[in-house]
Amino acid sequence: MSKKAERITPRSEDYSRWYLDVIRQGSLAEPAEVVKGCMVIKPHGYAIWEKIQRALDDMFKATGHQNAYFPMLIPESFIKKEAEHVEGFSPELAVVTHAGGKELDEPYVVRPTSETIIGHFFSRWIESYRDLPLLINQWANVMRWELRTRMFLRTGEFLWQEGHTAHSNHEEAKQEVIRMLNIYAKFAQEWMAMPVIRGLKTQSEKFAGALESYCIEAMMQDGKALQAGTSHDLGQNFGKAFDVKFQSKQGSTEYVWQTSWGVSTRLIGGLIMTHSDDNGLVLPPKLAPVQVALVPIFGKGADEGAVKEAGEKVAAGLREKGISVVFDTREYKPGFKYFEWEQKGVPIRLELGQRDLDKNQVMLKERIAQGKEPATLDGLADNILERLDKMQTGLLSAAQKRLDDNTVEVDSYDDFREIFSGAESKFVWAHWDGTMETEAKIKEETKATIRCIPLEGSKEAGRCMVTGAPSTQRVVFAKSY
RNA sequence: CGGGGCGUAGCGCAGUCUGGUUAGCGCACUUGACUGGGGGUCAAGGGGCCGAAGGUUCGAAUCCUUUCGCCCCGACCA
Repeated sequence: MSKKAERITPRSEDYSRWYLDVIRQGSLAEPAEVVKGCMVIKPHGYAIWEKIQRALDDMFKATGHQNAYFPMLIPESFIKKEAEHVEGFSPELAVVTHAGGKELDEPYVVRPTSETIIGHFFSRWIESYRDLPLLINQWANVMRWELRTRMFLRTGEFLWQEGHTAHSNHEEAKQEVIRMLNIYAKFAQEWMAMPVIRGLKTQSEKFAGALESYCIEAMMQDGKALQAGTSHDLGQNFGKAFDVKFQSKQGSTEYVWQTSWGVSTRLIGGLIMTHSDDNGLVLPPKLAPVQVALVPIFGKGADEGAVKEAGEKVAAGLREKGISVVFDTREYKPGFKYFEWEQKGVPIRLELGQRDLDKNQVMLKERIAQGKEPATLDGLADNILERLDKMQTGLLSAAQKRLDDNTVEVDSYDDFREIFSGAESKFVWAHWDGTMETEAKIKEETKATIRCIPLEGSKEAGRCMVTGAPSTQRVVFAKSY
């Protein structure tokens, strides 16, 4: 029995345990313990977040958004200004009541999201239609005192990006909502290799204070859904609550139309649960902080200096082509390093020893391939770039296949209940009558929720599987995280 | 808040039921030698307020009371 078998729990037995093991062994994060419900993101985990940040930030900038920063503490009265918002967030607020050695006149809440304080400043920044649209993004931490937390998926404090925009008319705001939703979907597919369903949240699942919330939903390896990103049409709700007005071309005074949209460190959880296997983390090359781990082999008959020198040269050659390489010269045995890099999800491992030097080659092992093979040093970088590219698309198609294989259309509620009777989950496309009562009944009886009213797929009409009332299109049900 | 686990070395745990040498094991760590192509071997070391506070006792990791915290499963949510 190998050590790895002792350490990693097969996902079939206990998915949750497997997930935590991958995080721990991949050295991504650990529970903060001393801070309830929070986690410490370790360097390797944070490096993945930085890759995500950079990619998204480029996309935001390319669509005309600017980064800004707003305070972490929000006057309690701000939160109370929008009725639905306060109702939705009150239960999970952390509140600062004392500072400077005395009780504060008005408590501050630690931001759970920044619509309110940004609304306050928008009202000062916006005066004319010429100031619109105002397209702002903030990279920040937020805090929500959740009842139950899970590493990366739901932590007391988490890192995210929240976009906040103001527009002169509803139509333009709606376009922004969909534009950003599409950017999220594109990022999920092209960078994370994680296919998603875009859709509209039901009224009971929407953001507190929004008119409508859109989302991208991804399927994890156990068939459960993960809400991976959201984009909200806030209408004039916050505009009215914070008096964000502008003078139109015609001279009238109007409230702005706002949007907000965000993705969080939850994406890392999604990444883990989408691709990883029983050997640990698997990262899509585009988001892997280390794309190539080069392991030198020093042994009997090896000229250590020559191997080191050759290794440096190989690493430099790859870096020149934009490949991120770690030349791992630490004083550990090669086998130890192999396992470590594998658990950290490094896409490609190279081994370089005297034998290889003699043959002008390295040994190459892909993270998800079986064996290893020799690769000549001539044109190595191009070889690797091609492989990384292939791995990226390979991961996406594997995830897409899993999504397709676990997606079904269902017309009878009996069949529906059967699917969700055990611990398993699938994406079930079924007709629903559009009422909150039916939605609640289904959730109560099966634990499955409406993930979204999908934008994709056919829009054929039908009859609700529960009540038989008419339905204009199928909606997506699943158990979720 | 309900249900279930658990706090003993950096990590993972045994010991607790049935109190009794100097509190133990694996991994990790340090030093040295041999090693080195899939988690090395041998030898020698370092590291503990047994979660906290009270109590019972000649004697407490162990029994009693109180308390703090963590993890997992539900209800709430990105």
